[in-house]
Amino acid sequence: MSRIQTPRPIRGTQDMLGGTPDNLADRFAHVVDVFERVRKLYGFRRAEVPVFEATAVFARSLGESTDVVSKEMYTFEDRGGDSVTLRPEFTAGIARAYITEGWQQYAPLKVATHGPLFRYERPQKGRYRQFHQIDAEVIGAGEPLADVELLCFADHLLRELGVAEGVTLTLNTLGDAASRDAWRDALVAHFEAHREALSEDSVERLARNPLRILDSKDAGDQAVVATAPGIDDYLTDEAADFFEKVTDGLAAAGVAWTRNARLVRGLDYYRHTAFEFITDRLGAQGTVLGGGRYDGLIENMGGPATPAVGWAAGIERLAMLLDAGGEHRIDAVIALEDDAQVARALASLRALREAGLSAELVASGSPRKRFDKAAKIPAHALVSIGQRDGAPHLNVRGEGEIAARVEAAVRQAG
RNA sequence: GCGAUCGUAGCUCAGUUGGUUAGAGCGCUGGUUUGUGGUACCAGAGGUCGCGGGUUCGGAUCCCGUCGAUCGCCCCA
Repeated sequence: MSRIQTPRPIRGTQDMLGGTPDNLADRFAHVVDVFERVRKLYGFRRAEVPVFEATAVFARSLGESTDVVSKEMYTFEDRGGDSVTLRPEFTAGIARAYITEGWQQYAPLKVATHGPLFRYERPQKGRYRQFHQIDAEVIGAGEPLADVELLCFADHLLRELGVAEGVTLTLNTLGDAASRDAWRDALVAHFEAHREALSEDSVERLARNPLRILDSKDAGDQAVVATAPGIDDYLTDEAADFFEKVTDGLAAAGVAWTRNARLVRGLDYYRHTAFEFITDRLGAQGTVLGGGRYDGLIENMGGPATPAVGWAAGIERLAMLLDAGGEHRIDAVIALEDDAQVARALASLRALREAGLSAELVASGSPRKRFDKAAKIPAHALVSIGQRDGAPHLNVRGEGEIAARVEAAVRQAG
């Protein structure tokens, strides 16, 4: 006899259940609830975009980063032979919709969304193959005040979630195209000069993606990075002015930040502001929320030159920073101690729920044990419904206003 | 793709230098109290010790392989 093999869950996916000790499903939902509430305070519209797109949507947006495109995306061929990809990020899809759905008429457009994303990576703490993000973008606004607005939103959200303690906003500017190119050239020259001091990985990075050397974890690399030129010396007057307006705006809005002059973005369409809210509470995954200005992206995708800035945050990572929270008490639990009274129990349940009181029924297993079983369910009131000498017998235990309401509803139901 | 650690009941874990029918707590099912009662007592169900091979008289325990999980490296849109 062959055993039926239960299919295993796909690597890097997770199942979450509410009401468990870790309470992850409830924490996850809480993050989304708070995000939805705060997003409305800032006037961001809700957007929905597809979970999968033509592969070109993401390939275009990630163009220079060939490794990511070829190895890190979930790409399939559909029955028509078209290449489709499960979205690895929100921005590309939103940018595509901005171009193809006529959203340009709403510019400057503030949009927010959330949902699942997919990246083919090796899972570790805070990294999954199916993960979830909340996301906010301002499209068609080139002024620094848009960056400030977006950062205020992010800061406000983290405070509302209660995770702002131990999370710091790190901020940098990549300047405009001229600044960025000049800085990059200077960095490459610096690293070339210290090539022999770099790790093997970083020598590789030097050829492929030199900016990434800046956040190498290798101790030897960090020594070289410490003496590397900073962006500030290469900023054009315009770029410096833009950054100053952002930082002034944050100061005026009361948002705290620290400068990280080595914070970079790999892709060339990123300009000016780059930021990450980081923590040391998530192991190797320090970034809780990250984003920046991507003035070049929409043009890259065949649209009109359109400035834009946005951020995204991992829902799982935020949920992990939340306390598990206390146990959730329902209002009433009913122990049906004699099946002859099942009708009365059902009527009581209905009456409770109609009155807006949460209620559960324990009516299975040995009748003698139902009271004990019901008593283990956290509730404000414990109702027992039984039978004595052929007559229904009712008892309500519990204290406080809710218990009184429960008792009234249950007695009225009988 | 690479590395480290770990896989024993539904869950959390014991299982001593290899030695009879593999254990506990919680959870689950049933029973005991003829009781207005939550924490008691008794019993039961539930295990291919991740999987495959090897060494041995004998493997949950030692060796090899494999799969899976966790954490880290790489990557990070």
